[in-house]
Amino acid sequence: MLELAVLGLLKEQELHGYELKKRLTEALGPFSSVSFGSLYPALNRLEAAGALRAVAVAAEVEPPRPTVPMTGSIAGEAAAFRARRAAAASRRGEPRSARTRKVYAITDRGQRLFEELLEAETVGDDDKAFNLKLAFCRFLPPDRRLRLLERRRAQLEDRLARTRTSMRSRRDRMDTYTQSLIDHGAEAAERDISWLDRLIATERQAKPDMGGQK
Amino acid sequence: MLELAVLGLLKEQELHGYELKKRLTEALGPFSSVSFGSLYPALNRLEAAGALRAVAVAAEVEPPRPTVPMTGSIAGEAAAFRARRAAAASRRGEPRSARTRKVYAITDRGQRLFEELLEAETVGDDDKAFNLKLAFCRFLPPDRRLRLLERRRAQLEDRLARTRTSMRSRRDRMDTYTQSLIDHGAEAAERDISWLDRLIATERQAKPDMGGQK
DNA sequence: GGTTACATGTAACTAGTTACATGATTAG
DNA sequence: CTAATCATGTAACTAGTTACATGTAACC
Repeated sequence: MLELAVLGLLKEQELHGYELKKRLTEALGPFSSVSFGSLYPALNRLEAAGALRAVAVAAEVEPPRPTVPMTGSIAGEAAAFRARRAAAASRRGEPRSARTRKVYAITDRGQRLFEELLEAETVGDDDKAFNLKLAFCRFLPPDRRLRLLERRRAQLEDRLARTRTSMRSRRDRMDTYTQSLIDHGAEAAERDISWLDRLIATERQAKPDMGGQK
Repeated sequence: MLELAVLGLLKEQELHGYELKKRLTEALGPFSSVSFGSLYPALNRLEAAGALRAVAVAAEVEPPRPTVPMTGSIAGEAAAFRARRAAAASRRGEPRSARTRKVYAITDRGQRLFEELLEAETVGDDDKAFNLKLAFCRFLPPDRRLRLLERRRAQLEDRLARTRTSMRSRRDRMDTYTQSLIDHGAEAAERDISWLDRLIATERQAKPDMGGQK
């Protein structure tokens, strides 16, 4: 799941590990933050698998003006950094200082892996996994996005059905706390489902060519 | 977390591993079921730690107590013996039922461990952990149970506050899917909190001696 | 006599965690 | 000069998973 998040963030912008961690922490909430101990190995794995490439290891120390002057929509952060460093260096009259940071970019292979991961069956926690997928589903073509939503809906529906079944046969054997827990869980699942229904409806409306026949 | 669930179930009844797995699966829902591959090692760990003891290894057939009670602490030899005996009995068409199963009971040490685990800071997934704790909180004295509920409430409140803060500063930079996800998550958290408030109120009402003064 | 359910376990893997080690850069 | 922050990484651990290995008992 971490790899999906990394690829998703790098789709929008080249970043180095430390920065990536900050983004992940703010994106996934301060809860469930990733640690460096898992992030760096993940980056190395992805690089080894050809999904990422290290686009620069140290800052490219100034002067050889790039022929293409990065008017870019990307590069904001990198540019800011370079500017800051340049300013500082210039203040001190220093020549430079090669930083030890490794900026990663996603490759074509990484793009494919990203889509695979978005549509892959979940290994661990389904709920967390779905949230993460939804946060990046804007990169998916509309029909696949719809499939993602519908698969999640079916999953919740299934869970709810099982819960209700086991409730019928065992309600009396449960203590009040467990009963309340399960009731509350069922309610939450119902709300999740109708939330998904709204998302699905919006999706179909935005792309109505898909619906209709057969 | 698995250990908490095992101890909780064994508080009510002595059980062997296979049965324990069935109970766990039905208790925690068919979702998030445990596998034998984690259950048996967990039982062995708990036994080694003195939290459980194997109360019987085969069904209590066999009245003729062996005068020499198999010197061995080595269970392997005993098991082999039992297996041989069972095989022989089965061959003779005896009414047997000498199974090779290991029935566990919780010890005093296990009781203490159980309470510790119920009140311990969570390591992994907070939400799942709380659900599990709530399912067993009937074994806790009222004041500690109340503390469990209030700690959870504070946690959710904190999460909600952070979410709102980051929403204010970044809402515009999020795509619609992420916005919807976060809004929905915040709503769910609010509902969780008011559900907890109801539980807390019930708790105080049932035991009002605690409330009131200092 | 063969399939299914009961029963216990091990090995290799997964996907993370915390704690540690190391060093460069920035700010007071 | 020193502390904080930036930056990358490794080692050992956690808490599970799947797949495999092994064997018994029940049923038809």
